[in-house]
Amino acid sequence: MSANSRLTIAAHALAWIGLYQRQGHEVATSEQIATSANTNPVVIRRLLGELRRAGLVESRRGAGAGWSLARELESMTLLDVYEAVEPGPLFAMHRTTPHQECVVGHGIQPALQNIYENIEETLRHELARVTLEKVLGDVLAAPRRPL
Amino acid sequence: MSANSRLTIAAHALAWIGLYQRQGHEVATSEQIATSANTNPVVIRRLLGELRRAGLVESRRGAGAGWSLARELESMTLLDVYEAVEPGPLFAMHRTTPHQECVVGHGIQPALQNIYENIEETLRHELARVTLEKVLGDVLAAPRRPL
DNA sequence: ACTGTCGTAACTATAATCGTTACGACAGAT
DNA sequence: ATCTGTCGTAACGATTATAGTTACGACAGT
Repeated sequence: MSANSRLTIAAHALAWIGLYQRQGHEVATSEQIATSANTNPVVIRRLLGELRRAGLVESRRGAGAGWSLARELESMTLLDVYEAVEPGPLFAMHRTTPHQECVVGHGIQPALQNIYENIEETLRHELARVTLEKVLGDVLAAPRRPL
Repeated sequence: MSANSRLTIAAHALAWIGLYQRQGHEVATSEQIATSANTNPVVIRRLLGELRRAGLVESRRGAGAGWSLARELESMTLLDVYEAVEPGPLFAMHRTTPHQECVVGHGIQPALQNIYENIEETLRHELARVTLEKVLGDVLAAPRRPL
């Protein structure tokens, strides 16, 4: 699949900010998060920008600038993140219009559209069941390497 | 999303072959299917090749060559097709390993892996509920254009 | 004014998918 | 035995999405 890691990186960033704030800090910088995720700060800023538009995080500019959560991790789900960072539908239709004079070419798109919508709805439901609070909890529950 | 249309085209091809066989024909050619799907015959042959490896269709070579169903449409589900034509996981991990000295960087992958597996399992379950027989039925049920 | 960070544009790199051309392999028909 | 139509598959280019990188102005607190 066109496996993209946008959801993964976005969840990583949110968990990082959440934990950092619990440790008493006000804001997290894109550079700190990028170091943890092993990527470029601009990639983080771009993704967090989309999360900001969705109302999940806030940003502060100027000196002492950075990112903070706009809501509790409890109230955020993977569905919120998914909708914020994944634009298109899960499955695409034909890139070109099928042959409308053919019975199958004519009926295939409405048929699949309907089926795909139901499947996506189930996917959304599953994503909505996972809060970012749970993600952070699972992260912290991961076994630590032995010394 | 990296919306790809492989599942759509594969379902289109199977529905087309199924209907064609019900009309009394032995085999369907990649060119006929490509005309209906408005794409290139090689694209169809490539996809059907993957469906053949999955045991969903058979191909005949030589004169009078073409494709036929290996099983009834009743016994095929979108999950069979999905597994045949979609290689990777639904959501990808980081492209580079996150910073293991960071608590979040260390725990994020096992946490998400587990969560993603559950979600994919639900998706598979939904895909398995839709037979290709139902797809063809929905296709034929699509409203015809008025004359 | 100085500083650190955001916000964003611009460009390149990488990869997946798709479209296209080409050609050998195959098997039935003549 | 040759002819014919189609598969099987390699090779290449086009398109698109994502990611990485550089650069620089905007901003706000010190």
